[in-house]
Amino acid sequence: MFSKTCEYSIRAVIYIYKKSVESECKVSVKDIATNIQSPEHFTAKILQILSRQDIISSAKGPNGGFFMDVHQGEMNLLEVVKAIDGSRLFTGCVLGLSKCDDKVPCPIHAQYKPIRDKMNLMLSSTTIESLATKLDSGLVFLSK
Amino acid sequence: MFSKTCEYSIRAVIYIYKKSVESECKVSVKDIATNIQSPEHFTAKILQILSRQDIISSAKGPNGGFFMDVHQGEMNLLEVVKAIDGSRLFTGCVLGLSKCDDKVPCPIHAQYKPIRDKMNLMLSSTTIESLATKLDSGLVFLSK
DNA sequence: ATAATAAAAGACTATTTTATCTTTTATTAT
DNA sequence: ATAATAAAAGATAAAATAGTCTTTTATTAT
Repeated sequence: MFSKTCEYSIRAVIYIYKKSVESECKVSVKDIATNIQSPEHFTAKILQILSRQDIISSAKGPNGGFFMDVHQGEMNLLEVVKAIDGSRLFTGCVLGLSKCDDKVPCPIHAQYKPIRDKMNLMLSSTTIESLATKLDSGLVFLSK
Repeated sequence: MFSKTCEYSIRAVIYIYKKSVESECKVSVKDIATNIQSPEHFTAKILQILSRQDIISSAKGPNGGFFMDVHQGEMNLLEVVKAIDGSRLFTGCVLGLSKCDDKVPCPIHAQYKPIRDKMNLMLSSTTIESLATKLDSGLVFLSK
């Protein structure tokens, strides 16, 4: 479904936002990697990409690290997914055909489209903030 | 979503079944690759896997090639997907967590599960035969 | 000013997936 | 029997993805 990079991205963003609201201090790569259970150096690379795209913010030096503001928390999951994996999942053909739409559909286009639309709707209506809140409540988890 | 191998597999199976019912003769790798627009040699490898798993049948020698019987046509898409990509898509966590279920869910488990279930239902209720019939009707396509 | 800190950037390695090419085996028509 | 045919099998190669390690740059507290 999503690439590993995208999976780590979503987990990281949720974690960073949760930490950003519950404490003033920023989070280091090490802290993030430990808590979302991802390879540290690879995570560092991913955080750079997210930072460049303003999905998260970063600060160098002592007391530096990654953080997010309220506006960034209002972002939805679709934006994160598109920033990392692109929109192929939502626009491309499930069977990989170069041409496939309502006019010239692949054999499973009709059945697949409503599912793809539901996925799109789910991702676009789910904010990072809402997920971080659920994480805070202790009803959902990012590791184990 | 699906691997390239899986995309080619589904396209191939639909094409082979369509040809198997509309003519008595078997289909060669070349014929298949041309018509589903896939790399010929790679397709040959995939057909071997499908054949070993009895998703399709094959015969060597002159007049040989690939074919499917009615029983194989009654197979659903989920079986093909699972044979090639495994069931990770339907059992694993969207965020890649090693542990994620109703009891200990990841932050988007609740939202994702119904979509995954719909996907599962769609694939398991769609037979190769039904897709080949649609293809025959000229309302859906495997190339272009 | 300087040392310490932490991300950014760059180079590199490993693994998996996708794809190609060659040889072997089985089958069939002549 | 033999030649032709077509899949099976095996060996490589290329590309994409995932992951690691080292050096540089920016920042801040001392």
